[in-house]
Amino acid sequence: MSNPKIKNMEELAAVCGISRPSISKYFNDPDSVRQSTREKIEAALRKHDYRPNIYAINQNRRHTKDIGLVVPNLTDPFFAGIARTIERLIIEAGYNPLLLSSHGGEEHEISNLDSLRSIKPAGVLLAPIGRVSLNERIAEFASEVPTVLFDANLEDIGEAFFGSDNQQSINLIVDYLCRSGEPPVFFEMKTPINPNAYKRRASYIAAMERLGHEPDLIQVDGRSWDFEEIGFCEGSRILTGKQLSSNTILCSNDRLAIGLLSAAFENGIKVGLGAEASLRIAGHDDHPFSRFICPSLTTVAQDYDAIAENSVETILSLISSGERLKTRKETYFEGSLVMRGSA
Amino acid sequence: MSNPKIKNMEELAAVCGISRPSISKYFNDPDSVRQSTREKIEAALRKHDYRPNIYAINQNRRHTKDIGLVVPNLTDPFFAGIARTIERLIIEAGYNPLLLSSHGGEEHEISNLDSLRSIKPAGVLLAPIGRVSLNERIAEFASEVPTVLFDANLEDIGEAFFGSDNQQSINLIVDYLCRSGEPPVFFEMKTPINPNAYKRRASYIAAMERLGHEPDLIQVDGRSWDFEEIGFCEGSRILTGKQLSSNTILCSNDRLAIGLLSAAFENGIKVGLGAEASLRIAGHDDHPFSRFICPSLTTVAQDYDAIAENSVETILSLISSGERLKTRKETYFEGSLVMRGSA
DNA sequence: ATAAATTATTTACCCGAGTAAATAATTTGA
DNA sequence: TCAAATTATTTACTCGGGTAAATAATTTAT
Repeated sequence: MSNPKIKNMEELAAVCGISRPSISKYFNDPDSVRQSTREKIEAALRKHDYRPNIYAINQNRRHTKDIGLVVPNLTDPFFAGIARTIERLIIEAGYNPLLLSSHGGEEHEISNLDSLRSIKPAGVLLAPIGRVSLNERIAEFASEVPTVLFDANLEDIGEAFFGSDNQQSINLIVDYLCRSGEPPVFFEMKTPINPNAYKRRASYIAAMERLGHEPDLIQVDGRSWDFEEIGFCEGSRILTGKQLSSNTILCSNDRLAIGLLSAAFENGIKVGLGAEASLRIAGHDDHPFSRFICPSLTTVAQDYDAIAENSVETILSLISSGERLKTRKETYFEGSLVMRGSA
Repeated sequence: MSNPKIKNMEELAAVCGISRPSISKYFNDPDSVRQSTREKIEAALRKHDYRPNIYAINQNRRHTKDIGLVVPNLTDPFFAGIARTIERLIIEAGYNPLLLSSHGGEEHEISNLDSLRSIKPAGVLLAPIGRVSLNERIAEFASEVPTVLFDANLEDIGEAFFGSDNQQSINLIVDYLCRSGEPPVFFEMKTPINPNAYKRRASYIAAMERLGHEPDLIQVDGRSWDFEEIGFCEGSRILTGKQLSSNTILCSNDRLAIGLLSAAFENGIKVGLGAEASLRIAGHDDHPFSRFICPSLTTVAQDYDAIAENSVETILSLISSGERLKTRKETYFEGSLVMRGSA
């Protein structure tokens, strides 16, 4: 394929008998050169295997063909899944995704944004960790680089936000649980990491009151991202401690629910709908593994795909228009009930 | 912080009253300049908030401060977990990790290597998908960029390999299962995606024969990465079909086991050790969620940390020495038995 | 205190491209 | 067929740094 090695456009141009800028044009858009020159270039390319130096390419460009994708924690299957979908959409659009995980740490989120800044990405899709303390720095970043938020909203930051309508989804599952059995207590972390958790808490309370029931929050300690672990340990305490006010537990997210189910199993408590079961457990998110838990988890599915597609679509249109949005757009997608064995 | 904006080293040099190359030296190693000039620079930096253009920096460097990290599939929690550890180690060493997932696709693996190539990374850590068809191209890549393989070995490719000793680990769990109950049948995919699966199959057969038992392979269809799904669907077929030759099933990996456990539950088959249980299920890997399955999964833990640490250590020493290894190094770490409720 | 040795800084040139303006080639219209 | 209009290519300059060699400043030894 490559006899004499070619190391830059200059040399390739020499081989083709064309000037270097024409080659440059070709690489930016093969259709922008005359058919005959294009053929010369492609013939040379076939024998010489040369690829432009991306550092030289990007040095002068105002922004690159890279789109940053920052998620709070890639070891959480929810984010791994949505990141995968977004990556695919970005590639299909001819851009290059740069996947960064904040690993649950705020400093890490900032350092990710810092390294993104120096990469001059065309745009950034950010699922923020959501600590208020960082809002200022994120806002500063978003003012420099076109940024779309997803999953967790930060007021007035970025050009747009796409996420789930927690109020609707919590309402949905509370309604279902009440219709099909005892009204649920709400199992969550006292000081949640994820800002959506606060919305879910408020929505639970509102939903219960609307239905004429007394809300009951079970708030457990724990500040890490090991939700299963927290659900398991604190769940064991709850389940073996004083009587719960209901035989139905709605968890703030599926990972907590998975831990709680595990705790119930360990303590010999049957979970599910049958006569022999004494506890119902429901979650929220439709985590990729919720289907395979025993019993499989009744939950609310977030509209992953809508969030991913709209986020990508928006950042792409921002990039191609080169403009910022006049008014910030917030979109909340509805969740859908997934009835399985656990409740 | 920044009154008059500074956009390149030239301008910063002017502000400091120092020449540009000195600033360049400073950024490459702050200790390489005289204390007095260092103070001038840092004083200027404090008022002006400038960061060097990484494209200009990397344009001339033979290789960058980036280390590529390619895994087969980030939505598999096993790889997400090990990637996270490796990322941390790379950062601690002062390098910049570039995380790429092949999403289970061979073409994607190659295109990842292609984009890495043009990024001129200092080195690459690669957990290959393992299709033989690609070996040639991966070998070609590894001859250009210092590469260390982990998780799955490819003969003679890369400078070193770190992974698990499947023979030892399968031996360990087969031995345990035989001592504690009926000898296991082996549940796996007929044409596994992961090359380790072949080693596990062979190791299972050898272990059974060594112990004087008849090996029994249950090989199911399925070629995707949705192992839980495959374990569930095919598991349901197995469990409801003709009688198994043993009440103990060893799965080729934890994700299959999770699906199988789910299938057992759905079909009302009790899994575990108690008198009321009629089936034992064991896995392999100690997947992050195996603990929380019901019943919790008995399995063999891979030595994640040893694999991650040794891989990073090796690539770093390759980078700093600038040399290749005279002899390729293969290291297989032992697994350890994790006895939980399922077997 | 001064010359020699060492270390730091500057000068000068290079890297591999993008891009605006000038020029050349091609197409269009009559 | 030939001039005008259009499109493609080339010329010339830029970008933001790295780096070797030359020079200057320090340190060390006497």
